[in-house]
Amino acid sequence: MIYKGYEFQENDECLIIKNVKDFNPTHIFDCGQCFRWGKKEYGVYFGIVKDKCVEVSFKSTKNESEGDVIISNSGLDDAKLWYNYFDLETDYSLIKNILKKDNILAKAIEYAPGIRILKQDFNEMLISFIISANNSIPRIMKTIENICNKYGDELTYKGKVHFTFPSIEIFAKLTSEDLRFSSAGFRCHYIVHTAKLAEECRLSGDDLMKISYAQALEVMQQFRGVGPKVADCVLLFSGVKMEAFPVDVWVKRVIEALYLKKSATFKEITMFADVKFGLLAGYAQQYLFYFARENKIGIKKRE
DNA sequence: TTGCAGGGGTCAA
DNA sequence: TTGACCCCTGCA
Repeated sequence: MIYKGYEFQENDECLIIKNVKDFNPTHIFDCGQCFRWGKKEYGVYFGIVKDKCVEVSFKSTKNESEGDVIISNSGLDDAKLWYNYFDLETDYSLIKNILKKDNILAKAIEYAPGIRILKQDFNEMLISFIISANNSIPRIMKTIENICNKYGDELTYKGKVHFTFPSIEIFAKLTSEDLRFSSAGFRCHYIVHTAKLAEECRLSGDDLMKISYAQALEVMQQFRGVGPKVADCVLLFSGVKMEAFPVDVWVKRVIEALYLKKSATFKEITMFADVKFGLLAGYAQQYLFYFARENKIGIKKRE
């Protein structure tokens, strides 16, 4: 079957998307944008998206940059879901060619050419990135897993039980005491406060797409536990605003070390990215983030 | 073994 | 502008 220019095949309870360019599971699932994907073996990632447990791998055909995406436990009915989730609409080769004019980005892109920005659920991103504040990735993943295990719906995959990410309505009914077990700590209070407000105003990613990036940032920061960084992450990783440029410590380090050659404030870095990368800032951020973290750019060694 | 920074920030004073 | 916030990990 053909859907929007891509050929989809079903084989052995797997969905295969033929001839996809710019797709590398390691680059995609390990660039800090998602918390419910984990490596199973080399090049194979297990993840939970909506009410589906799947394994995703990539088999190159013509050359390294083009091949088939193989999604287990999925079929042709899900073609639209994955087309959207993996942002197959966007021509990453085109974006990379524009960004590569900058020498530093050219290096970062060469390092992880298979990055794609996933279009994830807006409310899931909102709660997940509140949990991410002043936290480390393994702990963020553990906290989210704890919450899903208690409040999500049960799914079974290969004989093992997994859980969906709870809806915002479920979070809205909880108290911070209910979340205390999850080790989200001081973020419990933010989560329930934000969930109640999000449910009340029924805010969606679609609503935010209709207003400017600056306005969307302002709306987002009305939620408890959502400052500039978390707001940018939610907007970018739910596919609402691709010019969002989340500035975390890694991005701050890489911009300071490679571009500015001096220490800078978060605000200065945000302004720099806006001028330098414009509407492609979100994509640039992902290449730089991955490059910085994998190579430990800008880390000061202890005396 | 213990102790203590510090982490993919945000809030409040 | 700065300290406090949960709590877990890594390092000395």
